Amino acid sequence: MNLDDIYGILSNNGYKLTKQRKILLDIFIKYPDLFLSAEDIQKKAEDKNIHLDLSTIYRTINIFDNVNLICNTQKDGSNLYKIRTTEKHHHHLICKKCGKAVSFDFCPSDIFNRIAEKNGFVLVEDKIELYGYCNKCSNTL
Amino acid sequence: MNLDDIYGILSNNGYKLTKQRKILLDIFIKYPDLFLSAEDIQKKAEDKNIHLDLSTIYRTINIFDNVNLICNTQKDGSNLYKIRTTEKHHHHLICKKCGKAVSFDFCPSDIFNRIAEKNGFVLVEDKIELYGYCNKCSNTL
DNA sequence: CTCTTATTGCAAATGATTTGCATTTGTATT
DNA sequence: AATACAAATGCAAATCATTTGCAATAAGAG
Repeated sequence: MNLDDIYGILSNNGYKLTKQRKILLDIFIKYPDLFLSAEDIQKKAEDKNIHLDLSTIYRTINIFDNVNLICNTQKDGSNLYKIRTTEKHHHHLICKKCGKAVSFDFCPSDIFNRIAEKNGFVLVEDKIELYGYCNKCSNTL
Repeated sequence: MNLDDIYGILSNNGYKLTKQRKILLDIFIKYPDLFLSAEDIQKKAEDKNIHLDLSTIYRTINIFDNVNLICNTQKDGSNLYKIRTTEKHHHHLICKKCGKAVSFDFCPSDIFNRIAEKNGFVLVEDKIELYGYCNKCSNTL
């Protein structure tokens, strides 16, 4: 999936292709395996000498989320986002230091369903998150 | 593990047994399978005609967490807590509506370790969260 | 029972995120 | 290419969860 495909998705969903949305997309695409906060994104835009208001960033993230373009996680009570690099159901292994994320598709759904069923639950969503230190960060601790 | 055991743990760690800490404990123990927010706890205290300041609640939760008495999860950007009912490594199945939690000890740690290793990560923590609707809530949707 | 120190409540601060509104900008349509 | 209109932006202010400073209070050691 490339930039034009994504532009198409946004257009088809009635969202305008504004300068700021394109910048956010560029940043997300440039760091496909890094979870970024709204502020991280703002800083990366500043690096290109472009100022984006945080409210714009949050609104844009919201839209990207609506069309299922991004994944998110939380860290210390704030949200982090990355572009979704696969359509498939997957989970993440995340570096506690730098935010580097690796997607993996292992998911024992059948077991999860059995656990839910056994307890009278209707299962709606499953989340696996593995945290640790990536190669680079475990050498720099 | 009963109330006196817990009092012992707190004392042994140098924490005083204050009225407010006892109340929080009572509430946590009364709802061992419900994830509660700070405000939920405050309301449950009000129900007993006891006013607890939110700052006290957060500070107390923090202490309980220090001595590993509670589990937590997040919902809509706020934290929820419940008393830890087992010493063993475990995960939760959580009702999206009422917050009811069921603990389960299934955890494919060996597979998680293999995934981490394969990607050059040192694994530090694993989290599985299953979300759905409990018996009661799926009938009341 | 007294003393010391930890703990509390209150008010104010903080940090992340959201919202209202006037202005600007995409884009569909002349 | 010009116009028109709704959608999107930036800014400031609001909101929500949580934290902090501080003076008053209470736990518990001696």
